[in-house]
Amino acid sequence: MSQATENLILTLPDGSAREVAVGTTPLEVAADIGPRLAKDAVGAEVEGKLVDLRQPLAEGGAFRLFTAKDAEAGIFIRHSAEHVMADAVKRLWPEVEIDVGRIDHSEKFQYDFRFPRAFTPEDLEQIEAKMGEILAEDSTFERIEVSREEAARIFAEMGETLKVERLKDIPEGESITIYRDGSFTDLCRGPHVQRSSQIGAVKLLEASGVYWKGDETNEMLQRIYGTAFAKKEELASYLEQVEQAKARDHRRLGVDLDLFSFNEHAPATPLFHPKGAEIYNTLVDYIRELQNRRGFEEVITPQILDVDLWHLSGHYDNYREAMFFSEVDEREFAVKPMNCPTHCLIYKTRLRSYRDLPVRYSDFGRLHRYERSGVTSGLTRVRSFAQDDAHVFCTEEQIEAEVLAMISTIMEIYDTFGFESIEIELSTRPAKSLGTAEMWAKAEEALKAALGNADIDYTIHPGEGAFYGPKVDFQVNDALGRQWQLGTVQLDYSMPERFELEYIGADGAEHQPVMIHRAMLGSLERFIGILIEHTGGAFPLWLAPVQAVVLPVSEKFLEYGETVREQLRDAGVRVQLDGRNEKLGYRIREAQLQKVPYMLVVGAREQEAGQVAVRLRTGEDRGAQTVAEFLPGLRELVESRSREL
RNA sequence: GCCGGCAUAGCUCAGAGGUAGAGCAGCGGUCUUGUAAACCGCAGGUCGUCGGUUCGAUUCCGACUGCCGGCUCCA
Repeated sequence: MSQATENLILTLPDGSAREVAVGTTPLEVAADIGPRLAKDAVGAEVEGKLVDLRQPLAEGGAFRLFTAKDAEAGIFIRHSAEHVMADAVKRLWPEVEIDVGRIDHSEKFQYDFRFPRAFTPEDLEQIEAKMGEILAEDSTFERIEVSREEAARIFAEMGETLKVERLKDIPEGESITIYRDGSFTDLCRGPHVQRSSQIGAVKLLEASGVYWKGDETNEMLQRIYGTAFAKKEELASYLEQVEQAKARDHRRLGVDLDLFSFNEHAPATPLFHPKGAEIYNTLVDYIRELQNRRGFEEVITPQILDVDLWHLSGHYDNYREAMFFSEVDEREFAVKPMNCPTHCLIYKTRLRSYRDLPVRYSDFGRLHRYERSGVTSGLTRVRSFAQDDAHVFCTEEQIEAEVLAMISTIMEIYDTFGFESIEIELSTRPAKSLGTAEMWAKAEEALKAALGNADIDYTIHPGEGAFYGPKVDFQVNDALGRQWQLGTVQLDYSMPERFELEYIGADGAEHQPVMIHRAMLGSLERFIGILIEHTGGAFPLWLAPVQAVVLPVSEKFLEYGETVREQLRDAGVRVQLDGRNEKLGYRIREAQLQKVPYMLVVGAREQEAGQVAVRLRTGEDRGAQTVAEFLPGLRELVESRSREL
């Protein structure tokens, strides 16, 4: 009981150390440094954790104070703006009940309300205006620690029944704080700014209905999203950034680059135009080449199979609501949502020896899954797609080597596309699953052993596995910093059992093989969508649907342009000739917008010397060279699947 | 599936209760073009679909379809 005498050491960014008593607040530290800092501070950080200026410090360590100039201030500002918004809503509609705000304030804030109708865009304007009034009041954010009972009483008195419910979710023993600013009181762990005037610019973004606690069976609340910054200019630049991101949107680029389209007659299923199909097929060629070198054999399997098969595989029971069905000759068929059952059928066509294993089947077959209407989006979530799918049938002893080989291939592929910082996740048995506990334990252990022995870092996602087995998923970050799940390696003891798959072991007895499901790019559609946004449509040369365009300076050089095109075409280059009656600048601009890697200008000088003037889409001018000089470099880049030009 | 928004020419968008306009693209001409948009002209639309209100609807109302932003879901 000597808390009053205990001291903490705080290390400031300049390296200096300060000794303060336990229970000192960051604000007091700021005041000690200088009155100006105390006034301007919006928040603090201890050992990398953001803390409220009024929160008594319990531990020392690396210590920082933030003012509006620091990027971190945004977290405090948006979290505080969130309360101001809730205050505004309550002032406008006193009967509204509040639920909770957002956890991640790195970009946005949000608040959920129990409100009898949806908020309209006009409501948002009104709320934003009211927020302006509240900000003008420049009220102070007050932090109060209360007991659980006190908190329950306060919110019950305020009629905030959702809040009282939420209070029950706070683990016993955790301290409970409430924040007050203006006329608003909320259960909140903070941290917040000191005064509302530190919130310089606010914008409400959109409203939407959300399920309470994210559960579809719960009532729907109304959520409002917004963002806030210390300065108006920061808000403007954020909105500008959002606007610019739209230019990279694969749905936008898909139209601009003439890659694919969608049609009302086939919702959520893309129609690939020639250029999109070129990319698609080039990707398939790449994967095919890579995996065939590693012992995979490609198979082609039916699109539509008797529903009996899907009963046998377990898909019907687990996945029926996401399948397409068709009745013909009074017989029920299902369109395949996965390839694995058909691969089991091939496996079973003859007696397998342990000497045959592993059997590795790959399949680029088209799959159909009925995705609920509200969830589809561009190429990233479609109802018809193909995967770079494969299934390996092997013995238990072979699992580790197979999984490791898959992982190394997957990493090689991601490297080709320039995806970095790949995160690996191990997902374990979900609630809805096939097979016994022992099967699952064995499968999960096998994957852990493979990952562990290869010294691969991974995180465990409990209950996120496939219904037939645990899996290792690969998350990549694209150029825009977004995370996507691409590859997956899934262990399956269940399907072999259901299909009664066997092999004859060295002991002459029958054994059951293990099945490994594998995808690397995942859905090709989705991968193309991600790649479009990752590259902004400027595909690496080997994938570019048009690799070079020949541009005669005028009609007079059209004929020479044609001979150049023929030379390149014969060499296997995807080349076009733009001999339209337009100025060179016009056609350059167009090729540039189409992100064609090479523009080959031919005029009098080039014709004379049998050359082409090489311009890159980067704007670089390579000068004049003969086709014979130009080709080898291009070929080398294509063959090595380089990202360079 | 749930909440909200949107739907006008190939694309981007304007418009009003009296059956529609611009820019770009397209087509025709002039120009014969040298590294990110030459000039002139022409054509192009059942205003997503169906129903209702109205003398009259593309405009107002409703349903449906599709798309967009969220929620949930994604074996």
